[in-house]
Amino acid sequence: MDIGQERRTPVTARVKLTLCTDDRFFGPGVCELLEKIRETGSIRAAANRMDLSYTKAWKILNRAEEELGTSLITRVSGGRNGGSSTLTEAGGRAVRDFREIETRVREYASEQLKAHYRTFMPEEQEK
Amino acid sequence: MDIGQERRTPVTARVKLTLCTDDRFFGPGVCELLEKIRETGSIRAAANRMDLSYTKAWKILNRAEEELGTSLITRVSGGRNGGSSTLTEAGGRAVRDFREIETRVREYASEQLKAHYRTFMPEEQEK
DNA sequence: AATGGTTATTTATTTGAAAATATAACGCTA
DNA sequence: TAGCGTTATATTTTCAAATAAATAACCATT
Repeated sequence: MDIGQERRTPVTARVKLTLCTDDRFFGPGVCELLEKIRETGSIRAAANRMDLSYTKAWKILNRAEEELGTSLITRVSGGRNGGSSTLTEAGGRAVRDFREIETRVREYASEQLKAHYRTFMPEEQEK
Repeated sequence: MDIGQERRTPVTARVKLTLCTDDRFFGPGVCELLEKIRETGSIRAAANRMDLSYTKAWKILNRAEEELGTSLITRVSGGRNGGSSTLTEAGGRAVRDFREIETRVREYASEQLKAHYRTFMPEEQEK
């Protein structure tokens, strides 16, 4: 079991932030989807970039909009290129604010972990 | 899709904290297992209380000890009651510190969410 | 009106993680 | 030494979640 060995990599804090009503609905998944939709202009292309099936992406987006009670993307089907999707103002704001909260919480978690270095990084030096 | 409806429940921030080396290894699962082992004195009983198979619990514990490079529980097999497991000093400290970090990070996340109420709680009043 | 690539939706198939099962060792007790 | 309930570990089975596949509607362009 290799107890008492030197560790390969330092211990870090990972934070998965999710916003919830009854159940969780807005997390890293929706957020990344929205970001990729902003880049590509399409749900399908966004799903492909994330190695995600279109169906799954579609469900995630529907659920988030339903729970948040706001339209996050504007969907158009048909037309020259078959259709497209673009972020609404609320969608763009959700992405920006979620990432901001996430970043701050992660930084805070990292600080907290350092304050307990003795427990989780026993072999490392106090700075 | 019910866009623009009143929401049933308020939006809250959920934080899943996990400590990682290369991969995650110490999260809510191990922590709860350790707490239940402390209460029951047995891996099997702890797993049962969590509706978890013994095998799964055993793997989680092994992995955490391996990654952390420390023994978290003392295991005894055989004997009057078949055997038992108890937390080591490091195991107890890990539980205490993990919960403390987790609580603080959650409180902080909750504050951050409030600061962005307009995006994620559009129909609610500013306090 | 036929084409092409999207959105929308249902249904069938796959897959991967957890559970269940099985087996053995351990060591106190009767 | 037989029994009991634990730890330890490998193997098989189950099941939910994700993917794949199938179908249709949409509509600018040709």
